[in-house]
Amino acid sequence: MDRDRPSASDDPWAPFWEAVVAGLVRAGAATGVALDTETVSAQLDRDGGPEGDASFAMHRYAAAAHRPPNDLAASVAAAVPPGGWVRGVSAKGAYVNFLVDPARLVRATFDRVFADGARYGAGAARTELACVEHTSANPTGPFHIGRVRNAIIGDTFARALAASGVPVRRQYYVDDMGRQAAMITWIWSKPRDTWPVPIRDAVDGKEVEGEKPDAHRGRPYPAVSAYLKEHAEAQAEVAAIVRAVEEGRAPPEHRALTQAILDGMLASLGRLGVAFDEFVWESDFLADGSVGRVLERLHAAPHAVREENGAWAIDTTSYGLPKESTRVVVQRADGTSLYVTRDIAYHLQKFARFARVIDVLGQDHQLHARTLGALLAEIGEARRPEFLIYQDITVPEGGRMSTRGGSAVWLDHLLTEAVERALAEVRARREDLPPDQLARIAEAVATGAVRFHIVRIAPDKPVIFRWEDALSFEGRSGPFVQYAYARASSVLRKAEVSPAPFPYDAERLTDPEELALVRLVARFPATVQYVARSTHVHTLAGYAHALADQFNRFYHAVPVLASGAERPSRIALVAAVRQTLGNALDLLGVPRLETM
RNA sequence: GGGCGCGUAGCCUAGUCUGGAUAGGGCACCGGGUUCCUAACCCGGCGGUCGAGGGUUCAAAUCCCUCCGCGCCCGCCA
Repeated sequence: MDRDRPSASDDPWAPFWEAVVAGLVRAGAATGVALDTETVSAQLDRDGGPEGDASFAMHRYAAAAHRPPNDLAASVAAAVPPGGWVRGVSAKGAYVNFLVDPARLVRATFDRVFADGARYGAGAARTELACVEHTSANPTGPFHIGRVRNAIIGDTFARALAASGVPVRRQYYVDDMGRQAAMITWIWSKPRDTWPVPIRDAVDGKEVEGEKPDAHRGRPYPAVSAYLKEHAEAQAEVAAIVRAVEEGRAPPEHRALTQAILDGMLASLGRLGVAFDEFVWESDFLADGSVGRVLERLHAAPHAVREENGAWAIDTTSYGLPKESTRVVVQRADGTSLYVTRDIAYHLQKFARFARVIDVLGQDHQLHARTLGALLAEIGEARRPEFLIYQDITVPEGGRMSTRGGSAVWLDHLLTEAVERALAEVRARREDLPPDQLARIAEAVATGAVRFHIVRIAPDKPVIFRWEDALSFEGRSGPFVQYAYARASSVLRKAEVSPAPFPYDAERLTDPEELALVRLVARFPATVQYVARSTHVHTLAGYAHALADQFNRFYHAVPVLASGAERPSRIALVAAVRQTLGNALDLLGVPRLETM
């Protein structure tokens, strides 16, 4: 457990925790209570509260000691002499509370922050590569915000994992093998004047000059989908394209069309700071023969069954999958492969390259994830991917976003609205700024608000999309954090001091608001490590808000530039907060703003 | 029907893994704050049977059981 926390050199709090644990163990020996380092370390409450920075509950030791817990707490507290990192020890009820020595924490924190700068919070660099695959939306049209939750959670997690010290590759799995992609190729490979009338009607007059390729190429999709339901001959043409892709003789325009739509989608994600290191095309696993090799291993698997019509399936009864889905078909009667089969090939490739493999998936893929695990076991593969599962974004009327049902909220639309509102806000506040700077700030506020709004909720929780919530720039929001950062930046500009390291006198920082701020700044490295190992990316948003919130309180309560002997130390504090806030914003993918 | 997830004030949410001291925030609402470093802010107030019931425990939002409500999945689709 302790190894999950940053080492002493990274975590400013570490020497305090060690001192408290050691103190408790010694006090246990002196008072006849069996306290060993491991259990004390596990049971110590490090969250901090009104009574101290650490607390230890004595109830569970009362019975063995034949003494009331409050008594026990009092004698244990009395047996821990304050000193060094431990400024004070007290008993309250059945709890032993410990206070940190503020000056030591200030020095440990500031020295770390100023030495590490943009790397403050980052863990020791490791060598084992990790792969985070996320988004991987079908390249058939623009993103709606349901899909964007995957991108934001995945990208934030990848950033946090990288900061924790693990080198990360971010992958997008491009599905160019489905019916959906084939439908796009089918319609666009025809001359426009030969399009079926219902499809042409659905598109005509709706296209705008210079529109993004995902919107342009994806526009006929719903109409095509509807048309195919009633036209068998068209269906056959689409099926022929699917088969051609499977057999490695895809129409020449197929990949180019898919790529064009993907480029449009990625441009929107780029505005949110989401980017990828690698794109993996599904059809490549057929072309390079790896799907064929997977099929050979599946045919020889312990629970392989050959259907009467020639299809191959795996009986997964023994893997504890839900009833009625115990027979997984891995190869069709006509010999072609299925999504899950290709996914095995993809994961074998990942295992060959990466020490850790993390897949970010919507809850609708939960069963697929378990099936994949069972099939990997069937072919004798010991490794498994880790899954970061998130719940869907739904609409207030109920249900998931649907393109055809008209309930989808498009990312590009949301961003347009957000920028418009942000521009109005910033214009009202900053008449002094030139238009291009206003626009730049509005873009940062808008994208920051959208990203924060989605990442702030635990991935496990379903989210109901509401415009007024998504476009809020107040309270627990991205702009709130950006604003605190801009404020800190402004103070430092006016202080006209040279860059880090900033001179300070730890003894000069005594105000409760100042010390609360220091405590939070010191908490950042542990927070980064926690997010990297738990995948709870929303914790990062909570941390950033808490730090910004405390900075605002400090800002209102304590003068910085107009102070006397404390001035240099307070400037150093502001600089430390600005650095930490900035690093947290970077991990969240929320743009930093020096002014707003 | 089975599997997975969720249920915390009018609304949104943290805390649940690893049980611990008056359950933290935000929005909305009410009352204050700008001769002073950015008011996208701050201070105060209002608001909670932590879905229901039972169990374990010195102690339960947290662990166990039963039930209720909501969402998703259960294709030779992806």
